[in-house]
Amino acid sequence: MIAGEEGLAGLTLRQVAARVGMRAPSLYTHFDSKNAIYDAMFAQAWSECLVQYEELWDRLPSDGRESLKAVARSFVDFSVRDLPRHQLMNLRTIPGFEPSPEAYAPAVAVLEKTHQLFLRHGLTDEDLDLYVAVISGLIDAQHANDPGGQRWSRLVHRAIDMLADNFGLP
Amino acid sequence: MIAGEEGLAGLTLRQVAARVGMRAPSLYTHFDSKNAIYDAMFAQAWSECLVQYEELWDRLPSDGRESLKAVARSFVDFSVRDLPRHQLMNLRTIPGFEPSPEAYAPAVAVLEKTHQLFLRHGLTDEDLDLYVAVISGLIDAQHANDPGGQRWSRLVHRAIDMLADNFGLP
DNA sequence: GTCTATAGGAAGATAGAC
DNA sequence: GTCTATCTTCCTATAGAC
Repeated sequence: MIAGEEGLAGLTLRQVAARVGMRAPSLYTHFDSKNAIYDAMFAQAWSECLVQYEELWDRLPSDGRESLKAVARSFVDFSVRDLPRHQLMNLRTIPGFEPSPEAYAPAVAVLEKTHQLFLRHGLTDEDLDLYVAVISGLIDAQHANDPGGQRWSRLVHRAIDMLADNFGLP
Repeated sequence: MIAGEEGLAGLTLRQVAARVGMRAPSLYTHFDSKNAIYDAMFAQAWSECLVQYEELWDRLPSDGRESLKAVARSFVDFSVRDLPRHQLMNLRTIPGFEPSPEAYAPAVAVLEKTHQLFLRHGLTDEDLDLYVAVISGLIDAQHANDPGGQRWSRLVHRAIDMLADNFGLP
């Protein structure tokens, strides 16, 4: 179930239904409310992200700098590929929607895996905070200022080198 | 005219009117449409930002690293102070709204001043892109993950040092 | 210029036939 | 399970009195 292409806030149940070849009321046999649909989309998006992460996890290089590059590259590509999905996953752009604990679980898992990676290479929680901000900043700038292009997404390698230097990684 | 506190997308004309002590229809004597109100708010927000920038501009230190810190600190504080304003200024969170050229002018002016600052210290356009991404990443992370706190906004100094190192600034 | 009243439309959600 | 038809609510915007 993939969302529209011009922002998530304006998505209606009728559009969602049309996208899957149904009428709006039929959605209520599968979900209790519109927010339940958002919840399922949120969970699915982060689950896909987690799956991609776990596939990458096993073939991660031992070098800290290089593994950060691989992880960041993968996450940025995933996030840039689909704007509404990114808005749903990361921004608080829908007025009444708060993801349920179950839907939140895979998002926590992704962050926890990144945390593990940071611990493995002797990095701190504050390092992780800075990493999170830089990566999401690149993604947001890409979406906001050069949609469809790669003016910011191509800076991932440079950004990771910059972070790794700052972290004191070899 | 300041917006609400729980996100901009759900803001209604009745709320806007109530905030200024009026009824919804009375707004139409001042604005042609809801988007015209957004447009005025967009223009005002960026104008305020520009004013703050220009006040800072005259007492900017000659040192590149320190002037970047001052500018970034000022912009981050401004953006963190008001979430709906930040959403209006930077994110594309309102479905049908696109700012008019006149409203966009002060936003361009702010970016242009930053561009001048970068040129003054021998920095490139790509350096500016990276700077923009990092700073807005800090702001967004602050709003999204620690609203009301300063877990990310306090990393501005470290982030600028990291950027300045990467730029080759002394 | 601001108000009350309301038009006109679209949204989320429900009822009940098939 | 999906449909058509409809309810209820809330939105932007307009009309017209004061």
